[in-house]
Amino acid sequence: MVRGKVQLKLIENPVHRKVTFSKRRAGLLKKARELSVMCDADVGIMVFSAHGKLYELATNGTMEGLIERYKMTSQEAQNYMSVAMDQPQDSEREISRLKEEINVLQKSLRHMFGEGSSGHEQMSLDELYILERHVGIWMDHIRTMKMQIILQEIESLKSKEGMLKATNEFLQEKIVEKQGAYDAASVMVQPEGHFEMSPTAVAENINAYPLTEQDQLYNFWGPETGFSF
Amino acid sequence: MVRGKVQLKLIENPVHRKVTFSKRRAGLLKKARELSVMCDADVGIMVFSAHGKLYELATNGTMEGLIERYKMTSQEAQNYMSVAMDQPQDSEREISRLKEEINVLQKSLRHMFGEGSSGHEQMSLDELYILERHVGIWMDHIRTMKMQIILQEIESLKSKEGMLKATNEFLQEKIVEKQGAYDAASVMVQPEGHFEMSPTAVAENINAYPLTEQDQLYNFWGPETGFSF
DNA sequence: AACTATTTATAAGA
DNA sequence: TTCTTATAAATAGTT
Repeated sequence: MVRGKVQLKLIENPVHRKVTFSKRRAGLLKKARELSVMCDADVGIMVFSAHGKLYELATNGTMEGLIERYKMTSQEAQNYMSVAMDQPQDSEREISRLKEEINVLQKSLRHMFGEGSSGHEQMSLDELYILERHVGIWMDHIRTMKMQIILQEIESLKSKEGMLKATNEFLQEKIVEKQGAYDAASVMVQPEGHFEMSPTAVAENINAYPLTEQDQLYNFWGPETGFSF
Repeated sequence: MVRGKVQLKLIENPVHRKVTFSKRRAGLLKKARELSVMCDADVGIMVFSAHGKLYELATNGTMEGLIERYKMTSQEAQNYMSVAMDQPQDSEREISRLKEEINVLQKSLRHMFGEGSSGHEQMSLDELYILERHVGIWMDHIRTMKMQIILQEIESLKSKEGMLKATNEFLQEKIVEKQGAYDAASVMVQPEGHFEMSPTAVAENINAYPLTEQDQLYNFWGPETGFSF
């Protein structure tokens, strides 16, 4: 039990000190988490024990992100123009900055989700239950869209493969027809104005044929009405 | 005065939130100073308010010093991890990846804020992969929030159960006192103006005591499960 | 790791 | 913001 006011000084007994360190450290981190949640703040805590062991807490995102933010903020506040920050010399730092930016974006999105159903207020359990279902549905949509894109890419590749094979046959017929008139390796046939490869080269490049983003969008949105081949 | 257990959730009233932020921030820093003095520890705290204002504490030396020490210590810890991640080539790739991720999030924000359902700019497969991961993160957030609420509900119900049991005992004592004067099953004792049931009925209805929290629990687990505490 | 007598923190009201 | 005060929360010392 507590006997009298706590003395604000080093605890002499090493055992007591160790126990108190453990308890109060836990209390400190708990308070920090509460502050973060209740007041929408971002808190970072570093605790080094007397023997150098590190205990840390970063309530939203990573400690690196908070450190970056700290440097930005304290520099703004003190109007320091340190050389280190002006040059993006350190890619690790750049990564931390970007990660922090992502955290901020995620926070925005989270707030937005909240606004969707009940203004700025904290969401109730019921609302969360509903929201979870909706987010799950959205997740399903995303996965469906992904699957559609993948399936259509496969279909597209198969169709292209078929057309390439047809072209291949056509070219080989040409070779047979004009046997002796041309050297097979130098035949230039451009069925839709796109091909400048020999049949062999075409055959070897079926799997490497590049799909442009436009192809993907078209294939996803539109019915299959043909290919710009 | 404190009127009940503190809710571990965002304080909705902006004025209350601001005041609480001020008070709890002071309390947190005080705790940190005490920990530092009593246990010979070095503590660094960064607090960013919702509006981005920085409050800091460094108990021995400067925050910069602690940050350096943090980087040393956490690097030591991470040196045992994968070496591959530290390659500068991968850093560039990591930066590109993170920038792309930011683009996706910004696109999502535009989707949800702006155009609504009419102006759909379609997302690519890569973007959908990234978005899927973020939606998963949000889902985790939602589930965490639900879990927090549920744990609170459980505590609340437990304390209410305790209260009801105490009332139950009180009622039974009354019955013993007045034995013979009344039929035990028809005794009407209202210690707090709340009860109009016989002790037996009270005992049998503890779990059916009309609590909004219980309703919420029911809603969470869903009508299909029939799960209850 | 649990328990509790106390101190300490703090929410709400003024 | 600051003070007050009822109450919750933390925790020092003990088991």
